[in-house]
Amino acid sequence: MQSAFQIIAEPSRRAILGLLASSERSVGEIERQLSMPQPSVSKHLRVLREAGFVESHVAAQRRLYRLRPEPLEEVDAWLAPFRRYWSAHVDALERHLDHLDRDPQLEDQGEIE
Amino acid sequence: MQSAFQIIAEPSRRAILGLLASSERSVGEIERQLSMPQPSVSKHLRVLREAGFVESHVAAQRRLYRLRPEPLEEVDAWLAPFRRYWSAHVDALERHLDHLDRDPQLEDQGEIE
DNA sequence: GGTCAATATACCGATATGAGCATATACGTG
DNA sequence: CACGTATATGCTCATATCGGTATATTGACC
Repeated sequence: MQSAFQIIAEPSRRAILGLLASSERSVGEIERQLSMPQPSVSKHLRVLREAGFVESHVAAQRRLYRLRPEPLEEVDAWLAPFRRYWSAHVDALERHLDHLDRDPQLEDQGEIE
Repeated sequence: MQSAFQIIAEPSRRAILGLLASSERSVGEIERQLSMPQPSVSKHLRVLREAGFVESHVAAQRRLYRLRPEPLEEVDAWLAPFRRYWSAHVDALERHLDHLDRDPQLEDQGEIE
């Protein structure tokens, strides 16, 4: 399966997810609101569904798509180690961590092989 | 220029960023710690540099790369509208917002063009 | 069952991108 | 200046992916 990061690399798919963030929508609604050809919408939705970003249920002739948070949560989790760079301006702390976190073993001990 | 999302779609680049999250590193250090061929490292670093994810400064024969937070911050910002899906389990609130946020104008008033 | 609306899929061509390898450049040192 | 280390770049091939178009499927309704 595709990585969540690869899925959201596509601008159209991010746009679709943006729409679904506020509420579930049918394919036709997405098509109109994004001015995107219907086959494109369906294809992107398929990718999103197979990657777990959305799920659908039938409502008469329509198919309503709704967001599933897990993959995006994964992306959010990946960002965690980077947040200290912008979450607060604790510059002194940053420099401190910069020293601690560096693994001294790996500090240029030449190619052993 | 590439979108930040496209840049981090690449697993190797995410790995490099992961290393740089804790401290700046030389090309050779990245090469060894990720067991990745040196040209690959250099090429990925070039992409990361041109997209603003990293910056480098020379130190003798080495070139030290360090993280620049802006592009990742942008990704973090994009995630904001989705956080209500997992940040707290306020299910009732979610359903409430689900109603409010939906734009009633766009509620299937046919193709006007 | 015929027809229309809504959605999905198949096919094709163009393009981008990553891996692998060879080679070039830069710099420090004797 | 020769040499070795560190890093960057050029080239080629294989593959993935996106857009566009046509067509198939599904379900509702008369």
